[in-house]
Amino acid sequence: MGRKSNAKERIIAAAVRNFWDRSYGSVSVDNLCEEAGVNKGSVYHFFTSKSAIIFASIDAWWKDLQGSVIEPAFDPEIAPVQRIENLFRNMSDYQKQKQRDWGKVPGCPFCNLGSELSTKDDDLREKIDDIFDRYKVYLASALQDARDAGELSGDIKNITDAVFGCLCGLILQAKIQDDPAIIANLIPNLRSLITNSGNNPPG
Amino acid sequence: MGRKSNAKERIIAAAVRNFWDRSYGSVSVDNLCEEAGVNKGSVYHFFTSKSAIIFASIDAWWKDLQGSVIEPAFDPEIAPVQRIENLFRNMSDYQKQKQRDWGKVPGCPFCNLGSELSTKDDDLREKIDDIFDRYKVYLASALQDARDAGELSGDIKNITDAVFGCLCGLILQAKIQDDPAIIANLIPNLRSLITNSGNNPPG
DNA sequence: AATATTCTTTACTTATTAGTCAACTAAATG
DNA sequence: CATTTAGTTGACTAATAAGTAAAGAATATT
Repeated sequence: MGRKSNAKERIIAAAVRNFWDRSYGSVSVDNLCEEAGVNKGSVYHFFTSKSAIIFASIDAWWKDLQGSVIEPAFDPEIAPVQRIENLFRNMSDYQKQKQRDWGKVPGCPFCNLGSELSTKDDDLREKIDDIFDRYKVYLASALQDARDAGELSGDIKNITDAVFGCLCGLILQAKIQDDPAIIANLIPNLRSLITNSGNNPPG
Repeated sequence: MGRKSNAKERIIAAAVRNFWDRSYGSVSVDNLCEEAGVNKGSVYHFFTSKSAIIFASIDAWWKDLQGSVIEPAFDPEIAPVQRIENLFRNMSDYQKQKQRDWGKVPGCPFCNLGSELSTKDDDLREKIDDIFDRYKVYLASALQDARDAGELSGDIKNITDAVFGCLCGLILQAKIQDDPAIIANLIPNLRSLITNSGNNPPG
């Protein structure tokens, strides 16, 4: 009952865009109002605070990333290590697309936000930690499949952290150098990072 | 001639601390004044803007990091790959120390700042890019030594980017999980990332 | 058609922000 | 000792910030 509206979605869309390519601190609620074509009262009708908007953005970012980058990469038909290679390839392409659309490589929204605010807001830190865990489930599963196929012997958790760390770090490098190719450049080295991990090669 | 003062140094010290463990947007000039024990007029006597303060902080961060983490790791007496292992070990210890001092793992100040502001301020992006280049010179040099010793065959630039990406990414993971050990956990896998890069192992 | 519900509008408050300015003080130099 | 130079003080501005509140408009339910 009552009145119908897509204002909430418009506000989230504006938040997703602006908090990503600028930052939390650089974007005001008024900025979001303007971009969403909404009055301030409407924002505070749907959200209790600016902080609540960022939590909604995180969920929206995750859905987008999961649908357009992660799920397509982790096709169980594909060989396990290649799934991870796909993740880096897809992420590189995804950042390239954003660069075309927005003029700059925006980096990883979770990493950006975590870098900016995780020491200030522990709930936010935990939320991002939680997103990272969901992310790593995909990696750990592929790595487990690789292990079952006899392709690696190291500790799954450690390799997961290493690969995920690499991914986040390279996305940041891509942002700072405004060059998405940096992410894809790891791909030739990825297999040896994964499969040789924990083994000291002879020599 | 004129009056003597260490106010500029006190302002920079306050900036180094606050911009690091909070963020650029979360720290006001007034905050810095309070912590430095200085009036606002003094800040604008030494600096043209808040932005100018962050540029001074970047230089101070670099000197600190270079002296306490990087230089000690890259001792030419030590075997090349081990220098890089030392870097990860020292960085892990360094973050642990900050965690003790400040209550939280603060992460990499350059990465934090780059994540927050590099899409908004291109001069800042370039400055951070420049710091990253100085950082990578150490890595590339150790990798070249390893190559000269016949320990690896891949492309130095790519491996440098990969290792540096890993480092930045793991520092961020350490921040989000408030656990500096994550950085050191890569060490057992580091040698194979470096030495096997570009080689597809048989199987 | 009356009513309850949901959403919108607009003007408002209170706090904080970066940055300015002119008077003032301390030290070094001539 | 007077003057110049370097740094300090604290009140000020103008803009922007997050958040509020009350009245009004659109829709579904009875």
